[in-house]
Amino acid sequence: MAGSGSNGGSAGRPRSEEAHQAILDATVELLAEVGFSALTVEGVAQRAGVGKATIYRRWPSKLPLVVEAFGGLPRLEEVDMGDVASDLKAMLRSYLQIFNTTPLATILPSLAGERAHNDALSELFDPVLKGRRRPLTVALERGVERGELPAGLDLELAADLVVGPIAVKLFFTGGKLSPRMVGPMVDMALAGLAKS
Amino acid sequence: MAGSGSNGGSAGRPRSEEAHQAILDATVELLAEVGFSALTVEGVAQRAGVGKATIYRRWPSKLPLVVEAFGGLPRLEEVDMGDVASDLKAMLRSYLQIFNTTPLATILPSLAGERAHNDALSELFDPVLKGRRRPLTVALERGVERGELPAGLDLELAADLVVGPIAVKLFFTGGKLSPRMVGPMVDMALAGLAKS
DNA sequence: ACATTACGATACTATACGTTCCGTTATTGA
DNA sequence: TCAATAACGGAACGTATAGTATCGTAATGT
Repeated sequence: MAGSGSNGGSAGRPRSEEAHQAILDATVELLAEVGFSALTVEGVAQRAGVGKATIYRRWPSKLPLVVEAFGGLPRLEEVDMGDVASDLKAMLRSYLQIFNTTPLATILPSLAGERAHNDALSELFDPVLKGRRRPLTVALERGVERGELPAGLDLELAADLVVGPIAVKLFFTGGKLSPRMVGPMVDMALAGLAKS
Repeated sequence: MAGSGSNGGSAGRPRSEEAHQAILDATVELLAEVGFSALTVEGVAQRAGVGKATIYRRWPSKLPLVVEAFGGLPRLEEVDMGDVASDLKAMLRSYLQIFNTTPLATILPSLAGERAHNDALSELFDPVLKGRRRPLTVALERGVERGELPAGLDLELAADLVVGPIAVKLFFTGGKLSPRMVGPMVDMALAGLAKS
């Protein structure tokens, strides 16, 4: 039932890797249930079946704890199938799959909402969020290289346009994020609304 | 220094309309500064220069107070200039203007983030948020009638696509929401990313 | 004038946070 | 095998702040 990490040679009971993971799992669960600001170390300890001291021994406060817990959630995976439309669809489809099988769909709005008025969180998360967008702009850039997309394309704006509908549904209409919506979504972003 | 409302004929000191507005203003300010969950009635009372009892006399809890305060913020205004592109651009430009001159840009993410794990708030706000989208779908529908947009267009998805980039910037990249970005944004949504 | 109601301020009570301490347990090294 | 060491879960501590109740004062209508 105990941990198995090597203490680097020093004596004493080693830190339990089980407890570590249980704490991170409990943090993710509670983030989804009550959100960032209502999350307390005491609640995490109870959920994880762990003493509060065990948490404070590893993280000085809830902010870095939340950051590490969030970092354990899955992210967008790069795909290269030969054309932009297929790449974007495949990437977003598997991403929406993640939304339906992990608490990410609840945690993301909570942290994004907190970011707006919590500078410390903002500074920690902005780079993380920026990194999570990368696979998207990479796919678009590849589309430009292939000649599928125009040369002068604003990649940032294009990325925002592609995932925009997901963000709107996620934050506002709060509706079902089915992978089936990806097809029409990407097609519309690529072709535009206007009559051709 | 006193209020001026008519008490409906009943005797006694009338409720101060000044205090009422000061409370709503303070609520908006604090929503922007600390967010929904960290907002306290005590904090609102202090900011408004008002006793706590004065607040509890009017609102049973902070939720309806927040709802009413949010309801006082400006919304999207309908515009009809003759073509979809102009309508959308004018509407979104003035909306972004609002984002830069009111705390809306901070409050919206905070409430949207809370909505994800606060069912009571969700039930109250989902209709409000849906109503705020209306002018957008109306403008798009008019575009279909005019023949500028295809007949079978999915209006909801189209609306999500148009405002998507704003939502993404608002929640994630948190960057400058200049009215100047509206032109390229709407053009890209209408024409699509792909080479024509 | 007098009754009535709202006002700002403050005292009160209960809850719940973060922190620290404690006896126990697991591991290392002699 | 047995001390030394460090992490463990649980519990106790002090503090802060929520919401409520109460106070004397101010502003109305009769």
